[in-house]
Amino acid sequence: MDGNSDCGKSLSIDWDTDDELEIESMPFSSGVGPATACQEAFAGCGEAGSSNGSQTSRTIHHFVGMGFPKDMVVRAMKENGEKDIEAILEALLTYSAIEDLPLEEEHVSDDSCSSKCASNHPDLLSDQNNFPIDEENTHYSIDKDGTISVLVEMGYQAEEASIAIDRCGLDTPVAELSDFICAAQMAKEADFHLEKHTEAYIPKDKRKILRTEAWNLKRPKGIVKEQMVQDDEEFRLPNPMTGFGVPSETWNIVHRTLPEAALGPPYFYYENVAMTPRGVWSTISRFLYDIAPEFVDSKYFCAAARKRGYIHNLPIHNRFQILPPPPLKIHETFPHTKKWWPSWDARDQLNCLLTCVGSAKLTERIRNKLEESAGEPPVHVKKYIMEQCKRWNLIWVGKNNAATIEPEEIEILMGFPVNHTRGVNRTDRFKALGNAFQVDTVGYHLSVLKSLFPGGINLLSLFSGIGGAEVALHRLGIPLKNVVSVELSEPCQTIVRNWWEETNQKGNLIHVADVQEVTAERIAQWISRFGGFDLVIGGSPCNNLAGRNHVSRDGLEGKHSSLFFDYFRILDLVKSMMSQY
DNA sequence: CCAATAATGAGAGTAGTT
DNA sequence: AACTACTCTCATTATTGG
Repeated sequence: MDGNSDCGKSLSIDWDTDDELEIESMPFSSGVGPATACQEAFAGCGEAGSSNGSQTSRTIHHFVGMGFPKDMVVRAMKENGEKDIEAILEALLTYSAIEDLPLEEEHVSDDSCSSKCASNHPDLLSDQNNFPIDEENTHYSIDKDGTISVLVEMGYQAEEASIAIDRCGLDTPVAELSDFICAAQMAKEADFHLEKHTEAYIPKDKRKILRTEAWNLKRPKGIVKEQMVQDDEEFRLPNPMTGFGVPSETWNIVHRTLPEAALGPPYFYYENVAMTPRGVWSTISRFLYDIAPEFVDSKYFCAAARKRGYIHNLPIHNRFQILPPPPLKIHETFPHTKKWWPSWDARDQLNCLLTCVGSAKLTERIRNKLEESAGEPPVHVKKYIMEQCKRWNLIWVGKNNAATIEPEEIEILMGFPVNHTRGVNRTDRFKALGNAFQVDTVGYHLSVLKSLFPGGINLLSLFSGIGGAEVALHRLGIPLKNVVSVELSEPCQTIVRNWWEETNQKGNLIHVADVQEVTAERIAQWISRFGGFDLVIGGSPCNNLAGRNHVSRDGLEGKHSSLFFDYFRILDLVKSMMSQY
């Protein structure tokens, strides 16, 4: 596909104009820069001194994690002493400024890679066959033990190395493994900084007591809560959760100042659940160029709640809704339920649509309880039924019939075409829809792109799922020129492909299964082919963040949710490559 | 201030079905 | 045997109500 014809236009957008001015009326604490945050995290870790490995190696991989090449870090430490973190950082910043060159040797002949980020990817230049191009820390290996020992030499713990290899794959370049470990480390230490780390090893029932004790110990009485929250760099969820404005309440639309590093191209849009374990959003924000999250509840866009945080560098004025806007009440959305809705069920909106729904047995139990009591049921029965209805989002579709919501109905609520997910089994439909964007909400935020890209956009869609981003852009009337959609689930891929056909898309759709396959080299190829990406969008897995998960709510380090670091890695690569244009 | 309440893109194991 | 549906599990947050 061509699609390059008006790339010049896409890239000539003036990123420094207008709305990066004035007021910040959101109740966020202002984030600190990544460097400062890392230092603090480091200090916190050092004080506690609980992990193995020498101070030196930890210092090294800390700075490597911040994006400085290892040899430069070593040099800075030699010249400034190993303990003066401030001086080392200062020196590193100076070197980088002086050299103003790609920082790692293998990048010398190539200027398309970041010179300041954690993602220095040697595979940009190496050929596809994993040739050992070597130079210090760029080894390729096919045996795990060998790779581990290389990483250990670099100052990592064997256990970390092993996890990284399992996670990234055996043939992953060492530098990439190093990136992975650093990213995980930074997250871990950020958590540690927030005094969560120790809790992982304490039985759950004792946590509450210990936390209270630690809290009291650390903070003298009389310090107001806001102050403590500020100290811990927490983001507080706004109430009402309307972000920079929703259609019904547009008066709080404001201008905002974005940190310079956050400016595009490309524009980017990141999404995840609002209610995460403590400290997760501040970590995400720190990685995503210190942009404060915009927390929005989709109950202002449709008849179901959906509390999500969005981090993006889009303009925020002149937003508009996808038309027609869906109704906000259950009875308007599903008129057939009105007839059967008991007077004592006061709900007019649904709770968050999840990945699984209640069983038919539950509906049966509720029916039985209601039939036992002729007329209005007793208070305790009503209470039980209401609990179940709210928990499982049941709707009244017949006499005494509180049924689970159908996939088609979820599609309507989520802003997808009816039967968008048809063709895969019911369970998978619920799962995919439960994980999807609410199209009207995301569309509202993305609407500002329409006037910026009249000729359409090139889209990099990570963790695409059932294509919420694509559907939102299409419904906004923004043509999709080239779309790279990264999604592991086959049913989801099929759904997006089918939608692409059914809506007669003129553009070019490329599917990639695994974010791990999105290497610097492939990104470089796409960018040169398409003339760059205009939008990098994605919501990384929330499994380990979601409140409903009592089993493995491990935070950003979790098995699935750690894929956030791939979002960052890929975004940062695109950013640095695009800045070369 | 504290206790009760409500909400929450889940996961693992098991029973039932094709 | 593979797939699908159901049950049981129980924690961390934010909010509400006194």
